[in-house]
Amino acid sequence: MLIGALLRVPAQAIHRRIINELNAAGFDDLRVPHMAVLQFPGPDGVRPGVLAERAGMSKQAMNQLLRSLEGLGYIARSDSKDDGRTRVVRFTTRGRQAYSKIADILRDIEREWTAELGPKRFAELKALLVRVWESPLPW
Amino acid sequence: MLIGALLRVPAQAIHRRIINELNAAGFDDLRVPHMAVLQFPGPDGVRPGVLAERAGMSKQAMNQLLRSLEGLGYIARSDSKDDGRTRVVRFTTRGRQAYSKIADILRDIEREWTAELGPKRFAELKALLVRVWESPLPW
DNA sequence: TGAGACGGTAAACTAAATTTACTACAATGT
DNA sequence: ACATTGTAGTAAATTTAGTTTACCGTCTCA
Repeated sequence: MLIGALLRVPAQAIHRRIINELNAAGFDDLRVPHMAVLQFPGPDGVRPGVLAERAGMSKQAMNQLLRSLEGLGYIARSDSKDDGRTRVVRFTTRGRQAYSKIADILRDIEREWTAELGPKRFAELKALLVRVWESPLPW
Repeated sequence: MLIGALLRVPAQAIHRRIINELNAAGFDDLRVPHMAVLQFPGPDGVRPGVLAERAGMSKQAMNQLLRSLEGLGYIARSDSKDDGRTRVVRFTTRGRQAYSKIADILRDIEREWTAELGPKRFAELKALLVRVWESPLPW
């Protein structure tokens, strides 16, 4: 089994579960593409262009998502003070609630994995993934 | 750092790298959506409906991808012998080459991660991910 | 042997992305 | 000071990708 599938399959499963539980928790106007915005570390205080780069999509595509999320009342785009070109994305209360719900779901998942692997092995798994994260590998 | 991002970010990076290197290696007519078909464990000998379920998409969407890949010469769809309803996807030579190239790229990535983490820790990481894979967790 | 289920396919529609093009502002250089 | 170049964001038009709806042929089993 190669590392690609080993990472992809659980990552996808987590992604779907987040969307489902978010919808079930009353945030039922959030769709799959919106997740590109809500992904860690979240859009609060960040400029649209940076969000686009993080999500690996064009600024225009990100802008459509932001407009949609703004219309749904999850975020607001405000002008920046010091630089007239830039704007900053801010969570509304509802947006913050949704983001916080995602963290809840992820903590549930972590609890389940801990129960399955045992606390020590789960900690080890996370530690290794953090090492990869912090390494200078090409990504 | 929660498990969602720790899995998602490297998985996405690997995905992009596979597409880029595949394109650079001469398979430049393969696009992002085609990857849903080429994902482990590959489509060879598998029915369209099963591939759709694996990829988490409708049978119709999968069918469009298969038609596209058939037009590009990567796969063929042949009638099944025993069941007149079913068809089976088969790699062409070119398809097998592409699939094998993906495995090459993944092995390169594994080598890099091994160099970064050390062979022991990389083996440990994979072993833990396999444990998650084989566990009865809801995914 | 006929009703219903299954597997696959296609057309039409919807959703979501990119391409192209533009505006506003900032930074730089002369 | 002002023209030039670059940056950030946005929007319209287009392309791409996916779902919904509908259908046909084949299998199963009562």
